[in-house]
Amino acid sequence: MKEVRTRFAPSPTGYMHIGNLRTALYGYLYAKKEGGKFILRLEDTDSKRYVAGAVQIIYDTLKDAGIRYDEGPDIGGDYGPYIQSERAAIYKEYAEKLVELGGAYYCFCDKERIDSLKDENGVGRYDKHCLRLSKEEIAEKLAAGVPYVIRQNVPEEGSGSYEDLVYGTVTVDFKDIEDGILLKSDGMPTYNFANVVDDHLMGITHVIRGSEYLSSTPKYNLMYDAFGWERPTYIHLPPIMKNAHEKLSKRNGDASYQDLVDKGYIKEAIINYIALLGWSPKSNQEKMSLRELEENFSLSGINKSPSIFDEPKLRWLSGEYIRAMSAEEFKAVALPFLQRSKAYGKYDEAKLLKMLQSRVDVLEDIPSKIDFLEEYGDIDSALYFNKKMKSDAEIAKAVLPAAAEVLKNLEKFENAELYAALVALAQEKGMKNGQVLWCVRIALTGRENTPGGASEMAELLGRERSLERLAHAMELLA
RNA sequence: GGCCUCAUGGUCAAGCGGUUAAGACGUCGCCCUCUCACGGCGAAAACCGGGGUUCGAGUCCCCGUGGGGCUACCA
Repeated sequence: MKEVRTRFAPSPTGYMHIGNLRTALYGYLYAKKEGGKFILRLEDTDSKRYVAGAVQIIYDTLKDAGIRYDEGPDIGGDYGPYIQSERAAIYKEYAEKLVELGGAYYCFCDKERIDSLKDENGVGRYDKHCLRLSKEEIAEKLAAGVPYVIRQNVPEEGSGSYEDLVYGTVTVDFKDIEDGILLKSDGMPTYNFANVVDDHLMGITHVIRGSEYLSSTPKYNLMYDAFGWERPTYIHLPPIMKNAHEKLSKRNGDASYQDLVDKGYIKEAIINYIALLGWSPKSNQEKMSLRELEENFSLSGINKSPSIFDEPKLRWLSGEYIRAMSAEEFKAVALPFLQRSKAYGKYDEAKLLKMLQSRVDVLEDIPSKIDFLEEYGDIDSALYFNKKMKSDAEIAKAVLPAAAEVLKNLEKFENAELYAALVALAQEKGMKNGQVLWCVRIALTGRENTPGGASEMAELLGRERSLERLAHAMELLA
């Protein structure tokens, strides 16, 4: 059986959006699953769209996401060059060959004539005017240096069908397809032509791309047929939407892969999540590493309908990855975000990290979870009131001095000992544990909710600060 | 406008002629518990509409409605 070769062919526009990344991921996964090769090709034939640094973003994103390509501009391969702007001579050669084969023709019409063919809505197809030019006329114009393009010669009758692995049979009447430009007047090919030539020359067996090409695929097949080349298998992917009406896009200001990473979504979670957008595994297991995705991926699980990018679910997955990390792994990813907190450097790092790991889904949430440690000041006495704990400011007045005494004399100022001592205090006073614990925690933090209980907060603050805060709280209550 | 295409809970989705219509996220409730979170348990929540075909339709066909795409010397 022929080796499977898939490719990811982005246009370097300076932004790797989620939909693109998913296309790359599926191409990669399918190649891996089939033991084939995954190729990266840069489609930069439109010089007007050149964006500095865009190519690097593509390399970096794929590398960062763990999507490895077997051949590509930066690593080479047997089918290079892998950048279309470096293949201009190849396209010209094949365009001329297609003209000889009757699948294309020279067109010398100027913009004015083309525009005159369009109606008030800008709709109107080219009328094959130059197809009727004689060989002599063409040679004459060419020799005279008249600017030209090469157009595809689409039959005026009949229709083209192909079998898409996701969408099934797709048929388009040739009369609905215009004689599109294959080679621009600047000598560069359009996407329509370059992708066909390259996919063939690079031995691509499975073309995986967005559904926007669904209806233009028959015209590509016309070229494969005219050249006498074998058509590839097509796998079109449904779009990823921002909402029911808009696609996820840079224009809409939607998050790119890098934006998501910068916010602190775990990379593996991002990949895992986008794999699930438009594809579902046979089993009910949703959390999957790239390795597992490679093993479980199948084209039959690809969905046809557009899917909406749901950040809450990504959040959840990201949290799952965080919770599955070792303390060391969490520290490695969390540190940059921890450093943004006012509390950074002022408390035991390991302790902070430990309380954060079960409470954070996205790393950027870290500062807001612990900044309160440094925002201590006023304490709303109403906070001492808690129905379930059966506590209020009066209880606090009774609890706090005794608690301060306990903390002051405690031998080991650590969570377990602190907890035991405070519970013992409650017993001694004939109170519920919660009455003591709640009041102490409020006094220590001034917050209704904290990422840890009274004893944990005390341990984190240390004896000195805990006693200072207790004294401060008592003053406010007096 | 023409053509292509899609349509199951709020979201992702399973289903591929006969099911109490999975599962996940989110939401809500309960449990655990020194608050919050984690974890555990549970609940509410869906087949776009109309015609067919069939003993039987979420599943097949047609029409409608709604969404997306293409219709560039962009990809």
